[in-house]
Amino acid sequence: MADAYDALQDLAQALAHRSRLRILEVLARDEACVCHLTAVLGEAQSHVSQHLRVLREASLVVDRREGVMVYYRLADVRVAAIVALLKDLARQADPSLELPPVPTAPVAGCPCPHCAAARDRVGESCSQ
Amino acid sequence: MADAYDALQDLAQALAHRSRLRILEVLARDEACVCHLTAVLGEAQSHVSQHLRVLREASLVVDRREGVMVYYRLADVRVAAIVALLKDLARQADPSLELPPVPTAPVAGCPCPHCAAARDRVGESCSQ
DNA sequence: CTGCTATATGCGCTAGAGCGCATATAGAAG
DNA sequence: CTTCTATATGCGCTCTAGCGCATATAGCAG
Repeated sequence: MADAYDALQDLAQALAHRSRLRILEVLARDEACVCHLTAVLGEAQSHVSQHLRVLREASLVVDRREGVMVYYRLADVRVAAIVALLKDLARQADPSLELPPVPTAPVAGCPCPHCAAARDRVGESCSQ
Repeated sequence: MADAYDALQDLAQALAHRSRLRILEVLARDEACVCHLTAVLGEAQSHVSQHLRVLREASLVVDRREGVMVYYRLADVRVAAIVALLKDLARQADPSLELPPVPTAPVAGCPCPHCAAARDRVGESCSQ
């Protein structure tokens, strides 16, 4: 029963959640730490961690520890390709849907270096 | 709440089922009728119909009626591309997984013209 | 050591997806 | 009309994924 189609299904199921799709979209631009993703999604930290676990166990993302913070990035460029294709299809089905607003940076309340640096550049004006 | 990410999620969720992935894999080769898909998957006809409804409502496949039979095909080449990328990722995660056995044709017990023609060619020796 | 922060995990609850099974519709044929 | 076949739909049951919330772990600072 645990054949190759189960592996396929596991991959697809890992993709099949709004928050995880958003996470992958953010990671498609650049790696990010959990606190950054939490701030971008505006969800509970435990949920973000849970979603990241699902993505990690599906080998869609990989993590890298740096001090206290854990940075996640896509495990493969094909993951970004899949998300991009899905966005294509969604946009084609309903062109009125505006997708791209992926906050590049910074995010309010995120203490990670990425955001701090971005905040300095923009001068404390945080998106969201 | 019903923003663009919900559309993305709907697409991904439609993909996130073993049987639906197999259906898409079969349709990536050529269009097929419900009876053909039912025979290939070896599942209850009502389930196949149900899965096709999910795929249809997600605009991943389109149907075409021809007499009593209904033929389904992929709505877009990108659907096949997504499935192919997923297969790539799965194979990379575990190279021992053998994926491709998509029965080209014929399938025992399927009365559709495709299978009948294929059966004639091979001489009644049905796969499965 | 203590405390503080970033991240991960455990657990009960609930909504939804699939399944099994029965039944309905649609088209062809007699 | 009736009948047969291909496909679709309805319904109850169950099982799992996410959620909300509490708590545990890990690394740094003092």
